[in-house]
Amino acid sequence: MHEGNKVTINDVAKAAGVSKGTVDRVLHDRGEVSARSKEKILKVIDELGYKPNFYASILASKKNFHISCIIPEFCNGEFWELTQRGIDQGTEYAGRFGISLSAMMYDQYDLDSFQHTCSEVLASDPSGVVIAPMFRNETLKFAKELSDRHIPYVYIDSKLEDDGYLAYYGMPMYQSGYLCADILTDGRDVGKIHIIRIARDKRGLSDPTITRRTGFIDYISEHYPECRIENTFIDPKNKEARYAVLDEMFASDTDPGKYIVMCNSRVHFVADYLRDRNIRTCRVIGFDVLDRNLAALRDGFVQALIAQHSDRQAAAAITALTDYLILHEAPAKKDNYTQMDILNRYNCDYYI
Amino acid sequence: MHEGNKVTINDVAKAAGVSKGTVDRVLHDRGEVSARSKEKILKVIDELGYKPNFYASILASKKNFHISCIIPEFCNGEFWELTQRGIDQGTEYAGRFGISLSAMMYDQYDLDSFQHTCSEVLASDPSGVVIAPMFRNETLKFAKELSDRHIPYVYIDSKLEDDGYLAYYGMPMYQSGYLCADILTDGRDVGKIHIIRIARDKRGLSDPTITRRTGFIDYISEHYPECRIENTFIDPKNKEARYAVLDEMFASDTDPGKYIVMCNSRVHFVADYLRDRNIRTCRVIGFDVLDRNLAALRDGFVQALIAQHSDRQAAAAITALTDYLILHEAPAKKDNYTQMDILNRYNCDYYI
DNA sequence: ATTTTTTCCGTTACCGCACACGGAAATCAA
DNA sequence: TTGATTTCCGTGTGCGGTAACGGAAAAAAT
Repeated sequence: MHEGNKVTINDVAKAAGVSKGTVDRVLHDRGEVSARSKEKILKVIDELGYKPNFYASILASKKNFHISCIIPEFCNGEFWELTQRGIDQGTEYAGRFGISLSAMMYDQYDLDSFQHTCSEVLASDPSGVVIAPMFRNETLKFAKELSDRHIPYVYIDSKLEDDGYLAYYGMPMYQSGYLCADILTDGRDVGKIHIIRIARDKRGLSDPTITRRTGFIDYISEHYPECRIENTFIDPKNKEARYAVLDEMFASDTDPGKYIVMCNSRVHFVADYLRDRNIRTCRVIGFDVLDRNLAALRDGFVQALIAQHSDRQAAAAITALTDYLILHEAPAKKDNYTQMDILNRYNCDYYI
Repeated sequence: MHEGNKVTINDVAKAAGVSKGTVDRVLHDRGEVSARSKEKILKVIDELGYKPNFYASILASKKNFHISCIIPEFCNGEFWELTQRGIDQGTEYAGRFGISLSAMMYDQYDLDSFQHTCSEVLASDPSGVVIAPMFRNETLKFAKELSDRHIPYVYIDSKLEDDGYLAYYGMPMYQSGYLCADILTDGRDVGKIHIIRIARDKRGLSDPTITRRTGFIDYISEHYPECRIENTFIDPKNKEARYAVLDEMFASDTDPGKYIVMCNSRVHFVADYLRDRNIRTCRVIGFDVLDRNLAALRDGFVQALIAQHSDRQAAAAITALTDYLILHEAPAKKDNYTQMDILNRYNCDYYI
């Protein structure tokens, strides 16, 4: 063990009775090797437990790998900022192996923007791609193109029903909704639940939070068949309208101890309202560690957040690609469902 | 960015009007260079922004780094098994950089064993050490020796009041107790809490769970000043005795809805008892993701576990050491408090 | 002035691998 | 049988450093 890998390509060559050039050829499947030699060499490699020294390997092959990451653009404090952080971490890791990264953003509400970004990425001929998809059909087309060009790609956040991808890192959306319901109710006597949703026009985009909501509702109907669920839609861009809708909700339902949930990352909208109206009697659960959500958690306007460490997902995606490019090793598992963290005011500080 | 570091040692040599041998001498402070040349070279290095290529560097100086990990020995399913898993992961990572690992175990109840392991490690002259300390004084002595020999070391699990260490990865013990109390009580009307403890003779060993218990008790006295806390001691080796003690506890306190907590990883002892006695009315909180704890969580005999991902801690420690040895880069933060995960039956499957 | 010692530096042989190049042997075509 | 191809393989160079070696120049000793 202390000795490390002493077996070099030369040892293999000698043992197989060929030259290192030939060994190298089979190692990289470059052909021009007789079946006999190849077999012999592979056997020897196995017997000797030869592992290429990738210092030497990288040094000698001055390849310039490049990974493109395609994610939605974002403002400060928004969900995708955390993903960006993960990309930054990943950049550092990949940089060690001489692999450069670039993040390509698209407007998640604009199909054209997405298409444009995709073709830009294709034009740059990347060695690998990380993608957080929002548009189903376009993404599938893009994925097909990547497959055809033998460019490995990794999904993060959500994935599609294509299976040419190298790996996927994301949250189990259905289960996160189920878990959310369990935390919200927590064995209490719950008669009514308010789901706050974002009023958005979905032009054919695949919203992963739908799956989450399904999980939530399933839990409730299994455990609280009598419980009523009310949907309330708020406008993310218009505070006045938002407050009006929420005011109405509070007026129509006189119970002060409401159960409120938001299935996306914007629970801070609700928290802000509660803070302004100074309402502290509700039990509110949301998702994702945005700064504004954390603030709400600390102030007690949100009781718990379910978080998915999207930074780690992005970093893991990049690591997987890096390892694949450098070591030709696919990740152990293709589908990686990252853990769902439950944050409350006492442990949230350790999640940043 | 795409180009990476194009400046080589030869460029520096040429620009400084010397040979690369001389440049190498100043790079490694090997002396035998005139003040004039040295100055010139350093200036050129700065100007050109030269960064040595560590692939080439490691390849050429066929160093054999070796990291020793010192942790308590364990049986299957015990707490330290998870740490071992982290070490395994770390081994893979370090292995990529040609660094070998070895895990050295000691009996956490036997000082001599610890000392013996330490001197064994010292004798092997490791390039770096990861240590999970249990004995204060001996560890401090050992740490001093490592410092003197300029061997970098990293604490995991808990650390001591020495500050020569490269980094620390562990759980915030006090806060974990505080958090635990919050989860146990969860806004309920709690009049009495049972803390189950392990009856052990502590021969001067530093038990980190004491700190945790303090956090727990502080929370309770802050939020439930009227609440009574009762300590019950059980024997980990003797089931009969354990059951007798617990039977007595249940007999003396007639309230079926007890609040029970264990501040170490052995909450499965309680769960097993409850399962055998078919008691499902208690609220039980424990720590750490042992298989037996998870089983208890799934079966509903434990309501929540607080986990610290000790595998990640170990892996992070090894990564930190590796990076330090290879890149001469100390980790960004010296003290790294890892997150406290709250596990319940619905999210626990994603933590394994 | 000559010899000896230091000081300082260039040269060179690797490290383990990738890949281009060229050539021998085998196969095919004529 | 001979020339043209194809198949297969060995050799050699270089990637960017490291460090041993030896020697020229400068300083010190005689």
